[in-house]
Amino acid sequence: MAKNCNFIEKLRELGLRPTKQRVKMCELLFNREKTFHFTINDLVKMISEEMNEKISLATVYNTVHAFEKKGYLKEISINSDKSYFDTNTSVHHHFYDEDTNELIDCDENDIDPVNIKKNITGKKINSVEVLVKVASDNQNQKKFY
Amino acid sequence: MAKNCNFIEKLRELGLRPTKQRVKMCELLFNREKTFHFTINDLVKMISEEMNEKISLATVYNTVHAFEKKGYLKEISINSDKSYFDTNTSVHHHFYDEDTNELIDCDENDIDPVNIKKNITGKKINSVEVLVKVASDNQNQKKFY
DNA sequence: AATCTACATTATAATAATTCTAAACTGTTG
DNA sequence: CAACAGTTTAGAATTATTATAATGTAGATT
Repeated sequence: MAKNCNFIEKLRELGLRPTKQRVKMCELLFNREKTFHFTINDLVKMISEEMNEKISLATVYNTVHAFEKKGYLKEISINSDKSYFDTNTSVHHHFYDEDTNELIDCDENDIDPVNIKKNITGKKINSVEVLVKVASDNQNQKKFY
Repeated sequence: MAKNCNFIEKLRELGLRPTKQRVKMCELLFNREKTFHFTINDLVKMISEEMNEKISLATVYNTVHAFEKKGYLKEISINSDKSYFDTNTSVHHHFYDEDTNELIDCDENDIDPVNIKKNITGKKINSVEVLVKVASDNQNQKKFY
């Protein structure tokens, strides 16, 4: 596992000053084997409960967005009431359990590559995300007319 | 095109009282050939500008959610700052232009069917959505470690 | 047609997520 | 260590959405 000084170096490389708060957040976010999904709220809670630290909400937002902008976090669109972030920035897809609000990573074997046959002139594809929503029961969809 | 009385009948069938507001909103939403993407804000603006009507914001929310619950509107998750709705409730995917915030429908020919090979025990798949984000320039994604 | 009642609408307040602000603080450079 | 630019911070502001409680109305009952 990476040590703090590695995070300090890494942050410098990115042009981000290695402040106490940023290093702490790196430890929390990037010192793990497995991918990690979280909301800002989750993160604030973890910082205070698991790390016994107090980082201002604004700083948590700033830092998460800084990491996102640098490409080390990815925002996942699930529903509109919260932002989920993911430490796994590689192309991969998700299951979302609508009963429990749990987000589950798909690995390569779960979903075949998505084949996009349309081209939009002057535009590059930035991301392709598949979101599979699952739940215990489902409702069917109808057309109004 | 459907006439008002058809909407009145339709609403009754659904167990929704055909109030002035609901009929107006049906006209706006379902009296069209092509699929229609909107936010609540768009809708409120259209109601006041195009229809010269004033419907309370709360009613617009209530009605949109009522139509969604009945399966005649579909919510699309793009980013977390707004909810987009779609009059096309069939299974289809979207391009999202990050420069203009425009949402573009994919038709069947644009994206091959997504093949999901994973099964979550006790859960049914409610929806499979592909969102292709496009923009003029893109940033590449890297792993922190 | 007048009345009743449950459902709808409305303005407004409340809540929740996020962003802004301006003052205090802190890495970094010289 | 002095100075400056970038950061953090608490709290205010903003935005999207939901709740509330009073008023209005569609549709059934008289």
